[in-house]
Amino acid sequence: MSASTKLSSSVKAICYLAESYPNPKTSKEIAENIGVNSSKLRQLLSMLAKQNIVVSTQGKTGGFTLSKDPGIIHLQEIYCSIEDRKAFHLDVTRRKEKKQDRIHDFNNYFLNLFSEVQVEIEDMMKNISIKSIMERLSIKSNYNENQ
Amino acid sequence: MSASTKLSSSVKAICYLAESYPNPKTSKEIAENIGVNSSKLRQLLSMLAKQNIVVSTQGKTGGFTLSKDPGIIHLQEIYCSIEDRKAFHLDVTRRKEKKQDRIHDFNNYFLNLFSEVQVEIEDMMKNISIKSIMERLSIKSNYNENQ
DNA sequence: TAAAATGTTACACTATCTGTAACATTTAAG
DNA sequence: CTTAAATGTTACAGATAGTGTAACATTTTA
Repeated sequence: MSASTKLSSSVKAICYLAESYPNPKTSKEIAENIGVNSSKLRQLLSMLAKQNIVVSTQGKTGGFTLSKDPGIIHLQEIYCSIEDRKAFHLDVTRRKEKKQDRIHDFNNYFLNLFSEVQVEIEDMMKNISIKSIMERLSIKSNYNENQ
Repeated sequence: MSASTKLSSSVKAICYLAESYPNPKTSKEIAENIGVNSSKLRQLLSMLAKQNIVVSTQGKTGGFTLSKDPGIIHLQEIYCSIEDRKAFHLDVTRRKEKKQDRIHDFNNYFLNLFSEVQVEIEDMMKNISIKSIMERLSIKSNYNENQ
């Protein structure tokens, strides 16, 4: 699953849970509503549960419920929950030897550049809340009214 | 070829041409110097030639030469030369009907978001010149001294 | 104890990426 | 004018990654 697909699927699911709060919804219900496979969706929701964005309950009457105010859930938080990159722990060990491998210097340069880009993207995502997305798409949240 | 690989290979080649200016270099020479396949490199250089960043001459004594000041060549310019995306001509045709396809609204939202991210990345790249990269990596340019 | 949910793994299918080769075209030198 | 050597372009097999689905263990309520 590509990062963008994971992110958009997660957001769709979270918005659906905010809308149907406080009723728990099964992965099957959510999957049908947002048009993705329920098994893949469970993988995402499982990770979101570990970061306390949603709560999952197993068993016969189980399902998923939103456990955080849509106003304070941001895209970057979701992204980090579902994407297991090493959070910019890039290999930037300075090599003292200045030998003939310019190619290595280039690669280091681009690794640094791409990590800066990554930081920039995450900064953008920090400024986008689930609430703002729901307002933009005219989806009513039932979270605040019911907590 | 991924976008990042194409970009870094192009930059390596251009730096090499700036360093060895005004001598034309064959794709084989450049490829060996920067560690990529000469055929793939010709594809990149061919596109850079169409944007007048390098000049290619065919024939027995042919090769590639830099044709633009490293100080005014920016990463975004290179990126656009080798990446044939439609430059943000995304399908943002506003649909008047507001029918039940919320999924479509979500997808439109993310298309817009990702294109904003793309713009942000390109803005970063506009601020990085080949000259600055060469200085950072201690590679001496022979372009200005010889034009 | 059984039913129904999550949690996790596996897998075939597809698509994309990667490296390489092949060959047509162009052009300068002999 | 012929040949050698370069670019320009296309094609392709192998490797890698993405996609959709299924299967099954685990958990928990009725």
